[in-house]
Amino acid sequence: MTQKSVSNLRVKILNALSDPTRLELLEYLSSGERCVCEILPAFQRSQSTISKHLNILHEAGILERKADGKRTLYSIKDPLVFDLIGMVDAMALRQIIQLAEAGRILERSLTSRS
Amino acid sequence: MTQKSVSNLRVKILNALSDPTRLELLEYLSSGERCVCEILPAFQRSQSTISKHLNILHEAGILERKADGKRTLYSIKDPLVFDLIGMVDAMALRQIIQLAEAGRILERSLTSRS
DNA sequence: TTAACTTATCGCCATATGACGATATAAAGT
DNA sequence: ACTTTATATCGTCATATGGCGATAAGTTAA
Repeated sequence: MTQKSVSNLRVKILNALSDPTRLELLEYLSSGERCVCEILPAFQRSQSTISKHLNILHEAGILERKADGKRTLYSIKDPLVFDLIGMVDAMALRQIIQLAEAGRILERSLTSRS
Repeated sequence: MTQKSVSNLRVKILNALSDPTRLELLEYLSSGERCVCEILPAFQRSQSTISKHLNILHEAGILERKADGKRTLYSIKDPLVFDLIGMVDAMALRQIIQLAEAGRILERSLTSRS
């Protein structure tokens, strides 16, 4: 039962992270707890869109939500998420470096041929 | 230029990982290089569907593709992907444990009340 | 209570995605 | 050459997703 829950949650977490706007939201919240009214002006999206994205991140257990009077405060729940993103970036960087090297090798073989 | 590429690739990688079938494919390939004809019988999906999923993982730079006669061999390109998934599972587990604890606390307060 | 403010939710639209069967393509075997 | 085998790609469909504006719901201020 637990392994199924984990694998469901796993997909939910990865899904929540697979959107550029939501990744930007996490980056924005890395500096600490913020209310939606602070977040809004930092993004070129409608209030309803941002609210939906925040909710998806909350449902995935990535964000903490706290009511504070008429506003809602969002914050990072588990900082591990940044290690995770860092790891993805490491994979991405490796690929880019690898591509760049392949390009240099190709270029070298072309110039030597002429 | 590089940071934009990284952030695009980042989303692409996370997107590729945010599907249960593709996660199962990675798990299946963790034991080593396999051709599609070996993979197919292990999954309850059509050949075209599996082929498409494998292609998505390959495009995200997660899988290596190698032609071998009339077959195509797929393998894990960067084992870091398993550390990544492990980290997601760690996050998922924490949440489940946290939920279980909250449940116990709630239950305790209910029984003491009666 | 009314008004102003903050956030969530609803309804809608356009596009993306996963699934399939059918068809192409390409290599090996006969 | 023809057939079989292996894989990719195409066309199609149903559903999911991201976006928005409009509206609801809750909180504080007047």
